[in-house]
Amino acid sequence: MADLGEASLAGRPVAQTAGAGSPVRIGDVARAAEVSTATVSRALRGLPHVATATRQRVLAVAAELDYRPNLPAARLAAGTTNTIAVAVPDPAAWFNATMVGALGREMTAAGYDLLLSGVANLDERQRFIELNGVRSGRSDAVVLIDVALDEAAADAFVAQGGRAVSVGFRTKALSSVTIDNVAVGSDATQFLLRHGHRRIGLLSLDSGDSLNFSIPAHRAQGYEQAHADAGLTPDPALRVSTSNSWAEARQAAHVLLHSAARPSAIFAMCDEQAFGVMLAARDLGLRIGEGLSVVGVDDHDQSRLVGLTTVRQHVARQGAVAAELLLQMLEPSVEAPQHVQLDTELIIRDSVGSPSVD
Amino acid sequence: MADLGEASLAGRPVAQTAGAGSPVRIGDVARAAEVSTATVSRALRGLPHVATATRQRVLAVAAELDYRPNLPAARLAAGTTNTIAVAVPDPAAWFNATMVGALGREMTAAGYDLLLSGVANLDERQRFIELNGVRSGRSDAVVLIDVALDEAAADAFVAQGGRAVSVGFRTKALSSVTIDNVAVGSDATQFLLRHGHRRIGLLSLDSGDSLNFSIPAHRAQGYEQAHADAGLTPDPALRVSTSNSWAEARQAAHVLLHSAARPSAIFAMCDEQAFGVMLAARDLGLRIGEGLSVVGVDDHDQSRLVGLTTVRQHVARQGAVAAELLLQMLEPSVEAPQHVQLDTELIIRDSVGSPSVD
DNA sequence: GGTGATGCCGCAAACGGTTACAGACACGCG
DNA sequence: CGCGTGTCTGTAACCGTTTGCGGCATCACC
Repeated sequence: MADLGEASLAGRPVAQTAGAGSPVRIGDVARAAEVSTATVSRALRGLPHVATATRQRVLAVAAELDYRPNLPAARLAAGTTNTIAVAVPDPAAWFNATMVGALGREMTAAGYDLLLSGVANLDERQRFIELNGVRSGRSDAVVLIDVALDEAAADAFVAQGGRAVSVGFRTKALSSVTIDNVAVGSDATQFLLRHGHRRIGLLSLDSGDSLNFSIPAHRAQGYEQAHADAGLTPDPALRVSTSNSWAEARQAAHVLLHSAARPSAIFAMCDEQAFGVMLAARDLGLRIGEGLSVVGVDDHDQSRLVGLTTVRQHVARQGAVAAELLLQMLEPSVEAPQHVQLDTELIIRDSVGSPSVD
Repeated sequence: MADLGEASLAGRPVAQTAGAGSPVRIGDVARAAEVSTATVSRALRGLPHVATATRQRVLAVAAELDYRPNLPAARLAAGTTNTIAVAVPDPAAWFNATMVGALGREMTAAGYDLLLSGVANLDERQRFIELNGVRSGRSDAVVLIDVALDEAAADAFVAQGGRAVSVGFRTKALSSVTIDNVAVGSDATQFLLRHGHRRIGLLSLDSGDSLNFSIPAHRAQGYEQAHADAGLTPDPALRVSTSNSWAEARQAAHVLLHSAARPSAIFAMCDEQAFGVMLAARDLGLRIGEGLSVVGVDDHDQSRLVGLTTVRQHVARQGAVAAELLLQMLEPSVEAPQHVQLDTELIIRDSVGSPSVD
């Protein structure tokens, strides 16, 4: 006790002599600072009921000893993890990566860790939900990015005490941040119709690639609706779907462009697919905006580079809103779930022109 | 028994709260299966020394009760976290996102969780290293993606018992997976020289944007060396550096193309920068491969789309190797750090042609 | 039928913190 | 001087697992 006090006062940083096998525990700090572990705990975490002088001393001793609290122990005792688990279908996809980046920035600033899980199919989703319930103490809350839950599953999750915010889909029980995907589809399609296109291909997103059926469904609905508003009915043969990879989209575009009902324009449900369409056009010697028009969705970083007209969704903003919802959900006061819908915006570049006359 | 109810009467805000359901603990399972908690623990984790019949019974009861082990408790008792922490400068950047995706796939399969941290500057790096030492019990190991440590820091980290694998840079103490960046730079430059270019701009990566100085330095060294091998000395005025964003690269390319020493080709240190160069060329009405040639590095998903000639590094493969190194590092047998260097490959598309005659 | 060896299983001690509760002390006021 | 009030601090009971060690059958083998 006094010995340790002397040692640390001697001015020789104990930390430097600390080898691999010297775990400094809270008790060591308490002894060296001549207080109880309770006081050390309070002092270190900035809780009230600690005299300023005492706090200073504890802080100094902890620094001197290079004390690092053991997280599992703290979490076990406190029953809270300061961690949030994020589920994404594919961590490498642009939208997801950008969203995770934004979320991470905000949550790290708020003192949370980010646990990242790739959840690409129903089994993995099931596993994720089971593993991240409150009961396991893995995380304090969960954010589901395009990993949709049905109403029943969402209800069950919150009934068990789970907290979650969803991005890209909406259920009653969970706070959510979404965009209006019907509007996305109809804005894109209307723009094409207004340019005179009458045979507009629809490159839809595979359900297999996403656990969120509602996005392609709503965008397709917007596509239908825009046609209906113009007194038209789209040819079902113009509809094809692929994953969000440009390689698959390229194949699909080939099929579409070689089919009987050859489109003069294609509405792709994400920019990555639109890139594939552009590649296919290049394969066939078609100039984008002349021989073939394309509209995408997202406003991917690279879209500007290739002059792609697209419906922009502000990803970083969605991430920030999701973080905000999370944070207020973590507050003790239990509030009703909140639903935020953000605007989208048609960005006109030069991948759309009038259909070439046959 | 009533005793248990009495015992926990202390009045703590136990999870007795509404709807959350009584948390079932390992003891509940033990009681229901008429065995001890030790046996339940062993049975559930597939450890030996449990009779098959007993194991079956425990498994059944646990499923029946929907038992979920409490992770912090298990981690505290076992002293292991089954979690690995990943540090990346920018989680949204293509290389990083792809790497994290690959890493996540492998590690999840091996039963590990992935903790993701954005580490963009020295303070954050310091914080990350401190927080993820073994002592805190946050993770079992760390992977540093382009978040470089110097030899001393790496030594200190392992001396404290830390385990880490580094991606993109190499130090003695840490296992690493890297590519030969000097070769990357010289391959790209040689290719340009062979096409007759004599004024080759060098678009370098800002150190500010990356904690890994060695990558731009080595690639630049390759650039110099290729010139030297051809008996040439590059004009220092041809050298500019930016972050890895295409927007900044675009500006820089403008500067370069308007300068006195106007280059006929540009070697960009990553494809994202090369995209910016292509944009700048478009701004100026220069056709890529004719008025201006460009070579990038990475083979970004979109590079094929725009016909960019680039030096490919197999990201997914790097991720897989990193995972493998991690896994064998987590084995009890402590081995010497391993260093793996993977090959790169020049992918020739059509962004390079001969310099136009003045 | 004794004697180890072997296989299952339970007891109870960690693991390293957090926090409810009570005690100690200083102070102001009637 | 007694008493209430408020601030700081310590005691000790948890939090829910894992695991070393020892007990006890069962079994193989002389």
